[in-house]
Amino acid sequence: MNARSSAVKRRIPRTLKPSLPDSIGEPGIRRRILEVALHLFARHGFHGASVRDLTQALELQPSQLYVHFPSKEHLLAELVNAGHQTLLKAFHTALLESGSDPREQLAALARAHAAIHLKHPQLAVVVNEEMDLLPPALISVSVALRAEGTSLLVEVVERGIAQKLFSVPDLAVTVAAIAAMGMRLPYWHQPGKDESVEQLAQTHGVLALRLVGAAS
Amino acid sequence: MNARSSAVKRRIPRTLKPSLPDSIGEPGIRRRILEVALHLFARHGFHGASVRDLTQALELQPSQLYVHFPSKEHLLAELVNAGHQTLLKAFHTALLESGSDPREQLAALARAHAAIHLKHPQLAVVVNEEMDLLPPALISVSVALRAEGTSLLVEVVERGIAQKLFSVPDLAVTVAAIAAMGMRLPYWHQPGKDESVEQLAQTHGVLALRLVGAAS
Amino acid sequence: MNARSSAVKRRIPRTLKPSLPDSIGEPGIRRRILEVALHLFARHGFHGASVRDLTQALELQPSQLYVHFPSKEHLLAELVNAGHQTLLKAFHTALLESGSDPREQLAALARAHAAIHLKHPQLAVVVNEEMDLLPPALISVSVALRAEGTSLLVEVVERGIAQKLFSVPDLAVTVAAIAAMGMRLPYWHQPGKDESVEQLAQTHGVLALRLVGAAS
Amino acid sequence: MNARSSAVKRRIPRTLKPSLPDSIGEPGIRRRILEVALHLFARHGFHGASVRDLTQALELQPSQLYVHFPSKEHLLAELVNAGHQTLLKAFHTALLESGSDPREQLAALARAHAAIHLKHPQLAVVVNEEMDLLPPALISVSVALRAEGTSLLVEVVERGIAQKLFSVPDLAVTVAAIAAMGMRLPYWHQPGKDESVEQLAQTHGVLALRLVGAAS
DNA sequence: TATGAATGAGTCTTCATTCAT
DNA sequence: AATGAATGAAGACTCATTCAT
Repeated sequence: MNARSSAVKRRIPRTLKPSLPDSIGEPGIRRRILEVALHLFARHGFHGASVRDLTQALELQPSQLYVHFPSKEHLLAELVNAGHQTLLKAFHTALLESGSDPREQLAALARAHAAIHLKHPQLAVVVNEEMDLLPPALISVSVALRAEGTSLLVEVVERGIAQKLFSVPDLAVTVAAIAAMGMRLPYWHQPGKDESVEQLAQTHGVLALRLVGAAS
Repeated sequence: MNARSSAVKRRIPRTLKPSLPDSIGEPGIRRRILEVALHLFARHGFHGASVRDLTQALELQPSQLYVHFPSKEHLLAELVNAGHQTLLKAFHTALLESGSDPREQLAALARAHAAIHLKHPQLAVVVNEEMDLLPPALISVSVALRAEGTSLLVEVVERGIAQKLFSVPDLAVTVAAIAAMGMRLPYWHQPGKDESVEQLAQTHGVLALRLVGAAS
Repeated sequence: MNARSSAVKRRIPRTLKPSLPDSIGEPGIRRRILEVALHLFARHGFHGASVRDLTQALELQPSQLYVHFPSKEHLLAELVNAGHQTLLKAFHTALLESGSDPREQLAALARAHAAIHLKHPQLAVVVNEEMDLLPPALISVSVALRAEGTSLLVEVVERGIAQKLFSVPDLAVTVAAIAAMGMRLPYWHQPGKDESVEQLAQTHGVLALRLVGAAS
Repeated sequence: MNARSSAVKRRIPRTLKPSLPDSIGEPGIRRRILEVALHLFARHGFHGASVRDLTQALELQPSQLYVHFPSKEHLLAELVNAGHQTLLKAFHTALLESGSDPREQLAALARAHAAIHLKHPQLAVVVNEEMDLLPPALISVSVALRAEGTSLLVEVVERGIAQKLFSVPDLAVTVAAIAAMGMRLPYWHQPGKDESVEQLAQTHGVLALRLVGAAS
C-alpha cells in the first residue's frame, strides 16, 4: 500500500492463506491472482487495494493482469460470483443430505451457511462489503443466486410453519436473522483460537431452530 | 463519481435524507458536510467517495472542507464515533427503562439495537464497513464504546443464565448472533415499504429471547 | 508547517530571537511580522513557510497580513532591503572610524562584514538564499546597495595596491573571497558556544589582510 | 512556473547545460531528469520548482517521474549526494597527486575545491542551499562525506602548523574561510566571460596559502 | 508472452489572496 | 480594525489501463 493507506487495515482475523473455494478454477496464474486479490480486497477493500499492490504481491507486471482479466472490476466480480455459487451449492448439498423434516432441513441450511462463512471468511467479507460497488451487469448472476438461496431458506421455514413445527413472529425478519448470524461470523471468529467450524456450525443449527420456535 | 467508479453504487435502500443522530452537533455547515459525507460513504464507500464528489454535492470548494475538518479521515472518524455513541446511549436508556428481569433487559437491548440500526441505516453501514479503514488513533473511542456495548449484552445474558431464565449453547456465539440480527437490518429494510421501526424492534426483542432459550 | 514539510529544517544555529536590525522600523505589529517572517524564512525558506504558518505563529488571521504588507513577496523584499542597508551602513561607519591607511580600512570593512553576519545570521541567510526569488522590481534597491558595498571593498583594495601595501593575484577573486568568508559565518557559528562576535570579527580582519598580502 | 512564482528567478549565471558529474549514472531518462531537476532547483529552489514544471520541461507526464524516483525529495537527495561524492573524490585525487608538503597539499585541496564549484556551479548551489530541506535519512551519506572533507582540510592545516609552515589565528575560522571562498564562486563566476577554471583554481590555491600564513 | 514506459485523469491537501460582515 | 469563510489554482503523488517492443 502507499503511504497514505499504510495504516489502513481491516480487522478480519488473518488466516495465513486466503481460502478460495476449489470450484473457482484449476490451479494456475488465474487462480493465484484471484487468491491474492481476495486477500487484498478483504484487508483493504476494493478501492483500497490497487492493481499495483496486487501485481506486486504476485511478482507480476501490472499489464499482465489484463491478460487474464479484462479489468479490476471483473476480478472482484469473479470472486463475488464464486462466493455465491459456493454458498448455494452448500445449501443444495445440505438439503440433499437432510430428510423431509423442515427442522432437519433448516438446521442443515443454518449449519451450511455458518460453515461456508467460516471456511471462506475473506470471501464472505468481500462478497458482502464490496459486491455493491460493481455495476449491475457484473453481479446479475450473484443477485440471482442470492435470491435463490434466500428463497430456499424461506421455503423451508414456510413448510415448517405449515406443518405447525415452526412459529415465527415475522417470516422475512426471521429468515434475515438466520442469515445475519452466519454473515457476521468472519468478523470475529479466529480459526485456531475459537471453537471449531463444526462446533460453531452445530450451534448455528440450534440457534436457527430456536429462532423459528421449533420445539427443542 | 469519476469514470472508473461511475457505475459503482451500493444497494442500500435510499432514504431521502441521510439520518444523522441529533447529538452530532448543531445545524450548520459542519453538520451539512457530515450529512452529505454519510450519504456518500454509505453509497460508495470511504475510498469510493472523493473529496471532490463530496464538496461538489455540497456546492463547496474542496478547500472549504479543510476549514471544518482536518482531513477526510477525520470526517469518517466523527461519523463512526457518533454512531457508537448513539448506540451505547440507546443501550443505556433501554436498561434504565427496564426492570431487573434479565428477560426484560435483553429484549429492551435487542429492541434498542434494532431501532438504532433502522433509524440510522447509513450510519450503521458506514460504521460497520468503513471504521477499520481508519488508523487506530482515530477510532480508539469507538473501540472502547463498542466493547462497552458488547459487555452490556454479555452481562445481561449471563445474569439470565445464572437465574436459570436463559440457557444458551455458547455464550459468545449467542450474543454475537443477537448483535448480528440488528446489524444486517440496514441492508434490506426499506423504510416506507417494510414494517415500521417499532414493529421490527419488537420482533427483534422476541427473537433475542428465543435465542437465549427464554421460556416464552 | 504541514505534514509534508514537518521534517524540513535548515541547519542554521538557532538564536532564540530572530535578530532584526533596529533600523527596520519602530516596534509594533509590522516589526513583529517581519521578525517572525525572518525566523520562518531562515528556517524553512521563502517557499517553505506559508502565510498561514506565519500568521499562526503571530496569532493573527491570514487576512491581517495584507493590512500591513501587500504580499508575501513584499515581506521578503523588506527584509532583504533592510539587510543590505544594514550592511552598507556598517561599512560606512567602519570607514569613518578608520584612518586613511588602506590596511586599516580593509580590516575595518572585514570586521564589519563579519560582525553584521554574526549579529544578524538569519537575515544574512535570507538575504543570500532567498533574494533572487523576488522579481527585479522588488530588489532594485538591494542590487544597488550590494554593488555599492562591493565597490567600497574594491576601492580600498585598489588603493592598497596602488600604495604598494597590497598585492593580489586577482582583484575580483580576492575581494569575492573576503566577502565569502563573512557570508558563510551564519552557517556554522553558534552564538554561545563558539568565539564571540568581536573575536571572530577581529580574526576576519586579520584574514582579509592576509588575502591581500599585506605585510603583517 | 505558476502565477505565484512566475517572476521568481535566481540570478545564478546560466550555463546552457546543467553540469552534472559523470559519476551520476549512464545517460538515459534518469540522467535527463536529474539534469533538468538540477537546472530548475538551482534557478527556483526546491520548493519553487514543481513536479509539473520539471516534467513539462522534460516533455514527460508527471506520473513518469515516479517510475524513476520515489519522490521529488529523492531526486534532490540524489543530486546532493552526488555533489558531495564528487567533491570528496576530487579531494582524494588532489591529495594523491600532491607530495607530503602541507603547503602543496593545502593548495591542491583549495584548487580542487574551487574547480569543483566552478565545473558544477548549479550542483554546488543546490547542495548548499537545498540540502537541509531534506529529512535526515536522505542526507546521512552527504553529512558523512561533508564531515570527511572538512576533516581532510583540517588535518592538512594542522600538519602545516605542526611543521611551523602555517600559522593561523584560529584553526576553525581559517578552514571555514578557505571553504567559503570556493563555495561562493558559483554565485558570480560566468564561464565564458570571467577567468578560466584553471586560473581561478590556481588563484584559490594561492589565497588559501595566504590565509594560513604560509611563507610565500 | 512478457516487459516496462507511457497516459491522462484522478487522489487528498495546501497555497496566496480576497471579501462580506 | 478584525474575523473567518470563500476562492480557484496549484501542490505532490497514485490510479487503472494501454501499448510499443
